[in-house]
Amino acid sequence: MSDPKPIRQPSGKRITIAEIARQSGVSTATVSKVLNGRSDVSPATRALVRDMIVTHGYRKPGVSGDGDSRVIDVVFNELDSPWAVEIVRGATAAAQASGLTVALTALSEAGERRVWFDHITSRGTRGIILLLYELTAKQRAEIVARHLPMVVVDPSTEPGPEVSSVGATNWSGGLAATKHLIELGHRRIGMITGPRELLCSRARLDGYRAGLETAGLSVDDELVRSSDFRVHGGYEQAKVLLSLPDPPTAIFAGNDLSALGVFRAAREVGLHVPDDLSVVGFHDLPLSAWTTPALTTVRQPLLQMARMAVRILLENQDPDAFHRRVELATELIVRESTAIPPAS
Amino acid sequence: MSDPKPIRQPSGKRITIAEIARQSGVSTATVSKVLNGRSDVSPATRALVRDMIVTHGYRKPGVSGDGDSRVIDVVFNELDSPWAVEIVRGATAAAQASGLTVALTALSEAGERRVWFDHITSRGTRGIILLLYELTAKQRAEIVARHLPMVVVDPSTEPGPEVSSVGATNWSGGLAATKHLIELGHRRIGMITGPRELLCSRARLDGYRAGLETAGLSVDDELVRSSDFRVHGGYEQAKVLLSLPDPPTAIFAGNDLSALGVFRAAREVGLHVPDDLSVVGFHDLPLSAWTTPALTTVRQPLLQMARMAVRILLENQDPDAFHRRVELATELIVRESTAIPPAS
DNA sequence: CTGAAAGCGCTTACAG
DNA sequence: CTGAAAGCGCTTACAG
Repeated sequence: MSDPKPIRQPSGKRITIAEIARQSGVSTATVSKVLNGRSDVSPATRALVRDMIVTHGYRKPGVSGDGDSRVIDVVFNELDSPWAVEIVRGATAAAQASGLTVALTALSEAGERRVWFDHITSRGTRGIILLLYELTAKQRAEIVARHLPMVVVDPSTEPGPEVSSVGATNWSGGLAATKHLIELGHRRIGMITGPRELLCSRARLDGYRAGLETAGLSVDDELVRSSDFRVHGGYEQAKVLLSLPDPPTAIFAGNDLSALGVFRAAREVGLHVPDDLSVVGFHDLPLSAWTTPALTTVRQPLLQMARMAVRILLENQDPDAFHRRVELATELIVRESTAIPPAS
Repeated sequence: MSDPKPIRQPSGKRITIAEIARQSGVSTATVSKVLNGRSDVSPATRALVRDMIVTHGYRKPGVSGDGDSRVIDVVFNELDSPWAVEIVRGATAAAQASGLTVALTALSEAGERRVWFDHITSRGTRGIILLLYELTAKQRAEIVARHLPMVVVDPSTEPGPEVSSVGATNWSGGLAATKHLIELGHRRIGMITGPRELLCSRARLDGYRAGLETAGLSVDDELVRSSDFRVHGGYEQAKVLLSLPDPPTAIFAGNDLSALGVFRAAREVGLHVPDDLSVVGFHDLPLSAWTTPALTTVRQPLLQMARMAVRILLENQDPDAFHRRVELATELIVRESTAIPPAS
């Protein structure tokens, strides 16, 4: 067993099983068995060898590495939100423009993550675009070891310096939405946030708070409800807000989907949007221009975010590339769901 | 030089360069040179050997062929319709359950088709799921030559016997929607179809006609408008229908998206849905339960259709497998957008 | 469970 | 331009 070699083979020569064997202190036969998943290897030896293989990024000859893969992996939690769909659309278009294909993986459970990891190990990938998703420290390490470029879109937590990311100016968006409502004359403005642990939820909420405070209005915690970015969640929380003794005259929904839920809640309570209740969303999904009434919302440039993510990915192919943090601008789109508050 | 071997190696053993060399009457060294594009081979020899290589489908060891590819190709026109999104969702889930990844390709132009074809040739694919899409005869032939399993979802034209397909009972769905409206008391029922050239559009239209005729109502061509399955198209055609001297009291929209357009048109004309105008859609997209009012629609089991497509694909791996045609049942979902016609 | 040794498929430096 | 021969990287049947 000698010193571990640097991870990248300096000469560009591929590492061989002979070299792996030498460094692991076993025979080439044993390494070969581990590689082919034979059962006649002791767990300890297997673990040791597998570790060496991963560390060195060993690949069988002929198996093309990540560098010449024509596939970009887009990984998300669930494709059930139009938000994810927009990112996938944008990534597909951008990838195709560069002669690449997007491979889709939905990772709702931890078990699926392992499978996916084995997967990209066996078929190779040019890089990974992660939507919101969190990886374990170990998986992160494995990605770094493999020199896989990775970009996180709308990171759910503050990403480490080793990760590139693309987001949107959520705070400014929240501020703009709130300012708009205040300028219309609203004083009691409710907010339905997304999951509290998500960075974008908190940024939008803080933008909302900043908007109120700038206008000299106090933040009433009773008016801030936390939800899950889904229609039904928005509906439920809106019901709570609207049944308050002193209900809000406007609701800023954390995303367009929850805004739809607010519409429904308003309808059930007999309130008319926007005459009795103003509603602002966040995202500007394709459908939001077509709701009844058309939704006033903060546009998040999802397609451009996806395009940017692909671009950063392809520019980060060099393992020594510096990583990048980008936030694209949001923009308030005023449509029909906001108006001056009802004369009380 | 002996008889050419069958294209598929009968024993499952891969063909070696030694075998290619034997059949070409050259040495293995020469075959290797051809494979690696070395220049020191005479053009005649090169042509002969290359021919042999192609005929036998030779691949270097380690390079995985289509058969062991872990990727399923899903090909569509544009991912801009929620319909396509649902199919992609379903296919992704089903593929993952079988340890496969879905690769996405949007093919709006003929040029992109060529690129995609080169693509799947170089990286291999387990099979192709085509949404609506038409291929040229040449591309079809290439797919057959490569023994690539292919399934068409919602075929746009009557597919040939060599193609497997998954659809839905569009005709029955159209009939059910129309019957529902007639039973509510409607007599003037408009229809906004999708593109006329699409099989599913025509089937839904014919179901509508059958519904009217069964009830002893005549089909008024003035009430049938053709559109593009998009919100804006539905909006435009609804405007036309509603400004007729004798406007319909109900509109059957060819899909949920156009139904949304009808909602908007109704609102602009000052009609209330469902009191003044009943609206039925087709698809039952996730959002359709959340429109205001909630949409009465014909559910097309998109997720199941996708799952079925993946299943057929994997079962058709054997090139001699018989091809399958499946139509899954549709179901009328009554919600809030339909009611008895207004008392004229 | 391990590895020495035989062997397989491919590549390449070199002689002709 | 061709191929015999050496050699490389990997796998596997088998002895221990």
